[in-house]
Amino acid sequence: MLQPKEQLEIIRRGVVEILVEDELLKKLEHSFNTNIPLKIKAGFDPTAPDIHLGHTVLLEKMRQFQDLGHEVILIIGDLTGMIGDPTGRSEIRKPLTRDEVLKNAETYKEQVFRILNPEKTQIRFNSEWLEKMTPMEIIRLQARQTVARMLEREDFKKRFESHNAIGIHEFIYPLLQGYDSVVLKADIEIGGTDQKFNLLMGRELQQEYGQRPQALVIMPLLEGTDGVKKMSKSLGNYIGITEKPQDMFGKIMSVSDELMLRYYELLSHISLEQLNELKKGLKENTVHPMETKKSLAFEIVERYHGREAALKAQEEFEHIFKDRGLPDEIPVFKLEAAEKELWLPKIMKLSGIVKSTGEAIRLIKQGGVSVNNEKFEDPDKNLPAGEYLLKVGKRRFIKIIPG
RNA sequence: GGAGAGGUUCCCGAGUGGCCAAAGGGAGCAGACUGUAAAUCUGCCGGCGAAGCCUUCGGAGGUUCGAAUCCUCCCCUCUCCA
Repeated sequence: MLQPKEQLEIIRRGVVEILVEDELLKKLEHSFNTNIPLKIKAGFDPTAPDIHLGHTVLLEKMRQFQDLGHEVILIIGDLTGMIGDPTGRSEIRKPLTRDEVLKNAETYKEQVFRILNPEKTQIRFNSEWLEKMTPMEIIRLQARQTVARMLEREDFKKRFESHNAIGIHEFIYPLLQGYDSVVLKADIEIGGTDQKFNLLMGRELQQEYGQRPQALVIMPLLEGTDGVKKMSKSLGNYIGITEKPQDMFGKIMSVSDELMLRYYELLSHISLEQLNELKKGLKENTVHPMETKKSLAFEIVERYHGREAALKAQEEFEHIFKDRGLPDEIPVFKLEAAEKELWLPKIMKLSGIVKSTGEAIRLIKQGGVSVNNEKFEDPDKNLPAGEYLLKVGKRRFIKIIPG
């Protein structure tokens, strides 16, 4: 086991904030002296079992803890998930069935263990203890915090001031999440900056219940592919770790140069020194941004799909964008009705490559559609029945064959 | 319980009887530019084989030749008072 101070160095990398660092060091020292691993807690929402690169920022940090000899407890917030971390939508979500929860959990495991070490990971559902709480216990828990304290939370404060609805149950969310820490006697909780309030609640509640408060390791939120908003599935700016290698590669390549550096910082395994060199090289124009981005895309695709797939993805990317070629696999659409004339917008809609004929017409008029590598510009012109290769925009391809 | 404000297209937000498929912004998509991009510029941005028709402005009815706009009831949110 590494010396506590060396451990701290590793832990510090990439974090936004550690609360409270002295306490964390003490915990590390205690663990070092007694040979008892620390319990690292992190929570995940049960409704979105598709892990994307944003989640992996946390997971990679957890992995570091595991490598340092500590133990990770992954909480699947199946009960808190019914509330939903307050973000303005104030409905109570439908409870997931037992089966759904278990199914999601399986998916989680499968994905999470691409990063975490299964032997040092516990997966727990918080319904396990939260469901057993009696009304009285819940009331007592609530009595430990005040409305004023709750309104300190950024999200609540904003909504309160701008006269938007705040459901009372939303106040319960941070309390329950904090209570998880009490039940588990967590030593450390890892979370994103958006979780700071909730994580602090865990500290406060642990103290209330006479425990040593957890230290907090707060990680930055990874920006999504748009470079502004945090990566999330609902915003559609995410890169999922189970996405096809080609898609993953393409998405990473389409990120801005600025964001690329951010991704390097938070996702790449290259050392800090290497990273600084990269930055310097980019500034002095001795390093090509596109090549740098390719390396990043390669590293990440390789991590989740292996070296071979990464090589292939890169090849295909270069082929499509540099040589303006075609991908290896083009989806095929079989036409059901064997008509003599084909109206392209209709076909495009039927094949699902666009949502409506209106959209297709628009794209054609704008010069965004090509048939057999030739620009197709008249939406009213029909094609004789036959086999065609359609290209829509830069990266959408489909092959039409008569059925 | 009382008084008032408000719910508009993916999001924010204008619109108070026809000129409204609804300003403006954002997101998105396409084109140009490039180093894959980003930024910028341009165009598009409910659906329909379409100069016409159909479905949209919290919900249900009604007034009117005509309703996002007026009336009635209902649902939801916010503010103040109790």
